[in-house]
Amino acid sequence: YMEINEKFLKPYSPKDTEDNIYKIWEDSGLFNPDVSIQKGYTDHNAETFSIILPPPNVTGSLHTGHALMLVIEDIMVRYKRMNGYKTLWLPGTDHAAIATQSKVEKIVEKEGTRKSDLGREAFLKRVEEYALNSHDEIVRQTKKMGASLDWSREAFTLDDKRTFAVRTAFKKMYDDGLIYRGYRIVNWDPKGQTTISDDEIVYEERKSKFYTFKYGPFEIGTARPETKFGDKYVVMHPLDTRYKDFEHMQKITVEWINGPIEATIIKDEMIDMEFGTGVMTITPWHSHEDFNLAQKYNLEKEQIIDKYGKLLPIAQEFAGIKIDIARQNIVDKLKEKGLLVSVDENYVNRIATAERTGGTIEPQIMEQWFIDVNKKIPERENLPTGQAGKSLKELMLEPLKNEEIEILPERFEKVYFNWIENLRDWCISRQIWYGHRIPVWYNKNTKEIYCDINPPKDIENWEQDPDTLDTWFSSGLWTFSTLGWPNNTEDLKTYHPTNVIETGHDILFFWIARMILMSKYLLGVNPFKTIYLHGMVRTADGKKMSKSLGEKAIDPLTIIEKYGNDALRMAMIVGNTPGNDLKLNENDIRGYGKFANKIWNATRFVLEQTNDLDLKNLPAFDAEDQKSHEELQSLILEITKEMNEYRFSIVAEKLYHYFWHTFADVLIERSKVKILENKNSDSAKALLYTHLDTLLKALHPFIPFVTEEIWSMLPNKDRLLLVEEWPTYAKASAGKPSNDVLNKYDA
RNA sequence: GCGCGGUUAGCUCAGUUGGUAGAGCAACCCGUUUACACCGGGAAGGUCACAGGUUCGAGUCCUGUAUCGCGCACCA
Repeated sequence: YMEINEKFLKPYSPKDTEDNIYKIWEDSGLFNPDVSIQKGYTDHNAETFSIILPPPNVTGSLHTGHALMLVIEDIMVRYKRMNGYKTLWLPGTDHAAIATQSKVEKIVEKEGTRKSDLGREAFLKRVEEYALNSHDEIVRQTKKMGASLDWSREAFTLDDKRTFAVRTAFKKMYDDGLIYRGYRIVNWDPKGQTTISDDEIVYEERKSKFYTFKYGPFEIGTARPETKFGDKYVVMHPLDTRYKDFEHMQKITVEWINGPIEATIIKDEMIDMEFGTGVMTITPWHSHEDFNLAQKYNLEKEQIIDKYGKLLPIAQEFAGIKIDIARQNIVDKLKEKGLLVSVDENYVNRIATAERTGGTIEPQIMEQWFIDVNKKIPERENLPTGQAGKSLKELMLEPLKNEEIEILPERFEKVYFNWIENLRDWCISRQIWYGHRIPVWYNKNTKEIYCDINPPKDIENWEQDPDTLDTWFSSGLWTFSTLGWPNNTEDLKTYHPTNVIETGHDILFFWIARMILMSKYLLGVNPFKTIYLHGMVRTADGKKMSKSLGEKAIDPLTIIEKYGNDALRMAMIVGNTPGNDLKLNENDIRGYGKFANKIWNATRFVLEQTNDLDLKNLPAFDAEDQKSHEELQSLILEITKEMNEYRFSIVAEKLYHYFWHTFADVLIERSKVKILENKNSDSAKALLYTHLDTLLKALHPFIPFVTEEIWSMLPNKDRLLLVEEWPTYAKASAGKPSNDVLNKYDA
């Protein structure tokens, strides 16, 4: 029927194949479900399957974590597409406010300018330029990964449509009183000059000195003497017998850093009697816990450190000095005054640092915007049913408590519940320039506050809040802002709720929880049905892949260049189960490169042997081949079931093993004998052909490039493998099924 | 401190309601028989961390211990 393509004379070359194949897919338009329906591959009334891609940050390029995400999601999507679902996988990128801004700040600094010299407008222009470049690079790389994303629907968290969604969401929450502005203690990053959320803090263990000072009749411990100027409350446990002679709210005079002060004794259970002397002083302005205690007893709060990390006039002779320098000076002074009792040199302190800038977090009391997670949602018109009287926290808990949403692996449910229990109000304002500007204006004269999607009409009398929103605010809307919300679009009706969200378990809190919050609150529905959490990708020696590893990190594009994307995909899927970390090493990838070539060569043999086969009227199998045929059907049944349970690792392994060690090693070898001896050779040829046909389909979600390339060279194929039907018994069968297999299939 | 996970062949890891241990890679022996040496055949390799318990039967369920890792909270 055809000459063997001369490509088969050489080993399979992913490098010469993959880009072409992706282009064929893209040009076909079939990543877009509308096109697939139009061309008759997908039924108009078919069930939908949708995944919104977790948008990569526009901070540079993709890493192995992105690669893993793309592979898992692409497998899901290709599988569902082949099963006839109206399948949408929607791509996008995230402006990643702080991350992107701090990257550009560094670039600008290298050029010798500072962002303050440039000004807001000019600096933002630079950021946008950078973001655009990153975006283009990310899209290019994503295509290299073979991702079957519908690029016609691409979104960006900071584009016009998403801005409209963000402002709409903000206004709704503001009107419902769930967003408020107020003075609260926040995590201040002196380096980035912005607040950050609790989840953006990274704790680092550092050895530091732990000082014990005399404080009147007490001894108090601290690792941070520089905050102690304003400490006029001394706290101990009410049941601590050592201090039973002191009373709650009793006032005493103590000699302190800059002379005598009047201190007040506070008795509270927050004290750990076992720690140090069981006595401490508090600094409400610069500590979350101290702040809470001060609120409880209505204590005075005083700012000691300014937002640049320098001491304020309260420190008198130390005013204006940076805290890390002032520390030793203060200790020296206390020592001179005879108030230093001891220094523990081996104290290990956990320092809160900002994830993006590395700056040491200095808690501060500041006026910021917050989302109230505990306030009951008030009754109003158009409120989704069942929301009134519930808090956002409850909305986040319900879908998991009621098992409307499943998490894979299940154990992360506990982690999720634990996080919500400890959840505080979400500080959403950031003092950075890049991002969604808060849609609130202040009247210059009347101080009136105006919150709306559009600015007030008499804009000259108003000033917009200078702050921007936490980047996760817009990310929280992602499953539906990408589909056109707040407009009630066809896409929104068709594809939301989405089926699966697939992402690394490290952003369960950052993102997953917030998507549930936003979708439940704004739409009254869950954003997805299944949460599939993959693990972290690690190097062969177990280190987390990250930029700091430099050359030790595996760059997915380099790997693809060397071994092909199919090889990388197999290496990432086999042996990788949800939630568990993946150690990626080049050896495995090389091995799976051989697999692609094995399929390639097996195809050559099949094509050579079957070129006289009548494909429209396949010969019947003999008993032996019939049995083999049914074994393959059983395999298909098994893996179909496992695919539906997201057990991709086991499916990939089974297919690999079956192809290599049954089809190639046993069936092809057996066919050689039959064909050579011309004994039931027709049966053998039919078996070869149907096996190859079925296996290519089953392997396609895992290794789409090599299978599609081979598919294009098979006779009688009128459509791309991309939109072929996933093998089923009836479809793949050439011979008559035995009752045994049929029963299995029905079950 | 609270919680979660890992501990299975030399290495990396699978192992789905409990039913006589699996894969890939590495190492060993044999073999170039025309799809493929990016190959084939063969053999070897594990008291499933440890100790108890439930069971006719436990890698799998329960309790405890060790060890590695992760998350959360606290850290004056």
